[in-house]
Amino acid sequence: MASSKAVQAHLVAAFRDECRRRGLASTHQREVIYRVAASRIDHPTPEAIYDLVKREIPSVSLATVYKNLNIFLEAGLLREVTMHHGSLRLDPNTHPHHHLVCERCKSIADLPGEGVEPVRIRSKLPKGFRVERYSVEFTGLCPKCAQRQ
Amino acid sequence: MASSKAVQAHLVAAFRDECRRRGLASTHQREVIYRVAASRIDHPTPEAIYDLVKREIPSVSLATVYKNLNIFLEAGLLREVTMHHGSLRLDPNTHPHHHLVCERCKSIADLPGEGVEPVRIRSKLPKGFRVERYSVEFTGLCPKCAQRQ
DNA sequence: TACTGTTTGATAACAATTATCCGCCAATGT
DNA sequence: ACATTGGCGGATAATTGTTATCAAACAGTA
Repeated sequence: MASSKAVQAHLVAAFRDECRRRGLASTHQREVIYRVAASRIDHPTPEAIYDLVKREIPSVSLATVYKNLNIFLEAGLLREVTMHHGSLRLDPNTHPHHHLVCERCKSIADLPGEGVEPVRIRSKLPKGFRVERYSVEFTGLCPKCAQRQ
Repeated sequence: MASSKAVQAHLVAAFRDECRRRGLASTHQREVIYRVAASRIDHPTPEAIYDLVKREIPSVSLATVYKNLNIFLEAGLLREVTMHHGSLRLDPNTHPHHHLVCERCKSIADLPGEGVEPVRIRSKLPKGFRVERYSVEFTGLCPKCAQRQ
């Protein structure tokens, strides 16, 4: 198993390449923000990343963190856990079902629970996690957006 | 197939019962907000619901819509599409994988892509939807929160 | 009908995110 | 190495989504 440092070194190298490829300046702030975000497995918020980056660069601005995180998202170096963090989205269907999410227009369509064969878990879950329900999120392009592509 | 009106009538009746059961006053605003939210399959935002309710009750306040939607969420009459709508959550893992989400503390843990057998779709997808990837979201209680229960 | 605890509507407050603007720095060419 | 320049960072205002506050109006009950 690769050590955490080796993994980070690899990631940072890949990051530098990606910057060059995209014509992005590789600044100290940008590198630290990326390294911090990429090394976290707890799906941090921008604020959390800001706090961590501040330990290395006390003068860093929250706006810089946001700007760079958005750049990384566009570049595909990071993903957002959900495309719907901007605003509450309501679902009147309280029965098990799944979602088709358009990554362009953010629309959400339903797939009934029976539309997907029961999901089977192979590996062990983290010790002690109690699953109450699950749903599959299919991400892609809705008919309208796929057509306009 | 039941007509939309019949479905709505049924939902509204169930809604009245639920209000009585919970000691909630059944006001006109509350009923309309519920009916509008429950009849939508497009997973609307509070703003969208507000706009729709205003057609029936022009004097309705946005705050009233929010307050009632939160009441409905607590009562389990509606669900939120994602538990992470408050703030952006970043994911450095750009490979296929799944999430274990704690509904109490909102923490997110990963399950590697191989941890789940490939998901099989039974029914037809909406004509023209182009799936690019999928991930399973397991919702429940993380070890810490399960213990504290 | 009168009473009491909710609910509503208007709006202030708050939180998350984005825009603006200016001084500065990284990348490129010389 | 040096100068040039377009992008970048920092401070902060503005915007957006949501919640808190509070007086007036209303629903549920006697």
